[in-house]
Amino acid sequence: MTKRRGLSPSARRQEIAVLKDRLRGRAHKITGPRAAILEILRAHPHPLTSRDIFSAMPRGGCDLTTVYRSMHLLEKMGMVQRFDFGDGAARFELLEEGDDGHHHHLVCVKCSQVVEIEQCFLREIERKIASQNGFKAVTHKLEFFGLCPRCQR
Amino acid sequence: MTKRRGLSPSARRQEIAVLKDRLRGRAHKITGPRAAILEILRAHPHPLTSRDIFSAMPRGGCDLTTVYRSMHLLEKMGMVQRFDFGDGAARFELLEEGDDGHHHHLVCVKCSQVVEIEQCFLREIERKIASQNGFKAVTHKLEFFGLCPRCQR
DNA sequence: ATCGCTGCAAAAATTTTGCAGGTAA
DNA sequence: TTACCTGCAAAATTTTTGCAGCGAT
Repeated sequence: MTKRRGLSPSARRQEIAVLKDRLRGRAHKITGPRAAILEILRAHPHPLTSRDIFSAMPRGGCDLTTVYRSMHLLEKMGMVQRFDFGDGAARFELLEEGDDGHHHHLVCVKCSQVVEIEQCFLREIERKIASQNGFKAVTHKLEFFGLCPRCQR
Repeated sequence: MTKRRGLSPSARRQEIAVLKDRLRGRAHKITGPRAAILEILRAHPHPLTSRDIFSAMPRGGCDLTTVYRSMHLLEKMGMVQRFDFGDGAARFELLEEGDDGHHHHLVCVKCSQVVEIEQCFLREIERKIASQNGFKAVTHKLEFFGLCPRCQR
């Protein structure tokens, strides 16, 4: 049950510094675009598309290509988790250190509001399915969709 | 637990006729491309992309555009179910009459072999998540991924 | 100074749309 | 006949790639 909101500006600045260290520590460089992407992900606790991030860029911004390349890098480093809501665009969330990123979402099909579902209900079932079919290293992707309270009328 | 394989040629011919009737009965026309698409879906009990279907077309074939348009139609009529494995392409399976199409898959991440998982484990959890968050009409998408027996070495 | 990183342009891949002509019922 | 369908071409989207030059350390 990790906190994802409500950090004070100073705590937030600190966390961004930690993120930058994670990058720096692996022979990668802290650049303007990457710092901006981390800030944006930090400020939005819900999954963002590359285009969302691109649009949220401060003046100056960066090329959309750079966002795509940065997301690949951050994903490979385990700093963001990729999600897929079934429309054509990948979405990303920042990962706390030590978080494996496995969680799910409840998405309003009308307004796209997203609720984070922290628990996972399928670890046991996953094991059963793996052994029943002789598969190894089984994971799953699960997302819930429905009508949020405000969109119900 | 619907059967999806092993029909005799005559039973299969019969079933295709039923499918055609379902189309005809709603002011839609049975055309060469649509008949071919139904045949192909019938012959492959696993999710196919529009391109898969296009490639499986007999000589003469049809335009890829027509496949896309046909899949939209068949989906709207409830005759196929759309699935999404998270690569960029939608996949489709033929639906038996009365089947709501809700089931899941176990996909080998290496060879893409697909095992159909007929049961759904989340009806109860779905209800709980809906009520806990004030959502209505909650559904979910779930797919499993892993290494199949043959790809494990 | 050295790699890595970025912007720009172009390409790849999937899917959608417009239009003129063809076809099932 | 008359809608409905289809092929072809073009466009829309998301994502990837090549290349030349810039930049963080």
